Amino acid sequence: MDAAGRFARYLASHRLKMTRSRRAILEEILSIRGHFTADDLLDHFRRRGREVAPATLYRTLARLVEAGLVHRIDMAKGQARYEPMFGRHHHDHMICLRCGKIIEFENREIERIQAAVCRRKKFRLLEHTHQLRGHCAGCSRTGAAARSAFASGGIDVRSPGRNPS
Amino acid sequence: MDAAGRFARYLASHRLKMTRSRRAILEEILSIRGHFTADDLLDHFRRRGREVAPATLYRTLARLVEAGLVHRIDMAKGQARYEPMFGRHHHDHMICLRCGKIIEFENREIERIQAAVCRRKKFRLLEHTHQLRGHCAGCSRTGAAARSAFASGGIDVRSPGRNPS
DNA sequence: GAAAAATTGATAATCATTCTCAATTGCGAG
DNA sequence: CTCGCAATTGAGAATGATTATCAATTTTTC
Repeated sequence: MDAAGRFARYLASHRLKMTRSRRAILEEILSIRGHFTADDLLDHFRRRGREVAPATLYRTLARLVEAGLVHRIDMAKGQARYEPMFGRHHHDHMICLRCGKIIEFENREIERIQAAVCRRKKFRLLEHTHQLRGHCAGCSRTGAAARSAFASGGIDVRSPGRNPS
Repeated sequence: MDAAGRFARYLASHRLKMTRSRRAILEEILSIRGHFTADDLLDHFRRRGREVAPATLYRTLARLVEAGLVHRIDMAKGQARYEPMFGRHHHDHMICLRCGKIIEFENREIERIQAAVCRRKKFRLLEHTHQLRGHCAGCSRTGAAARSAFASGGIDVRSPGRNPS
């Protein structure tokens, strides 16, 4: 069954309605190739004139996640990323701390060991996050660049020597 | 070298000073057995009369993390958790979605495969997060309890049938 | 088509964390 | 010990992504 059909089924089984906004959001996501943020979508709609209120978008994203059609990637700080999961199997992510690029990886062996660990501790696994953060091939080659889109913006920790006081 | 010594060394090498607040915070953390939040510490100090400003605590935690003496666990939502890392080796976490308990696990095999995956993609790994979320042994036994300390508090998604309109 | 139920959007609220900046403290040099 | 500069602190404001409110609107049902 296609994505729209699955969403419709999910909605019906929860006594929810297929509205214009929900349809538009799903369609927009279907047309996206990679990862996106809530803000990305908001911008898309704003530019196309067909504005969708933030509250509505967030609500719909939550339902899509619950329906298993979209996956949310919680970043350590800043906005969450989302990615369509239509007909894809589970995978985890490497995140470049310089350019923000997200690289997917999947490894059955890790998943298997992970399940075994849970069994051993009698832990009922419902979901997991496995994020590898560092520098992607391109960014570790160049010295220091492409920092703009993903500045760390840590706490007020000015390095000594350039204190303006 | 002990924790205080290591912190002193870290501070010195960064032209930072060992102040009363920093000493107090480190000591307090040393006396804690498990995981804690910034708020836990703030409360401790408030109760003991020796108040420390939130900004100062957050700044010091950041330095302790940078010094490798403390580890921060970024939760999907809500406050971050911290844990002392004095003389401990790396481990990851299972988080109970019902009672909030954090169970540690470590698995060299997973780490090894993880490193191999990075090598294959030419990704320079700097840090990682591997969180398994689900129900701990105790919570999966009982039907539904201990939900108070860790309520999910999701978005405005009222189940149909109890809409007050 | 009317009533019932769910949805939307504008707006305010959350809330952990970070920023600002003036007042204070730590510490090496003299 | 005392200066003086750089680092630190604290009070309070700011941030910013997300969530809550609630009246107005749309969908579905009868």
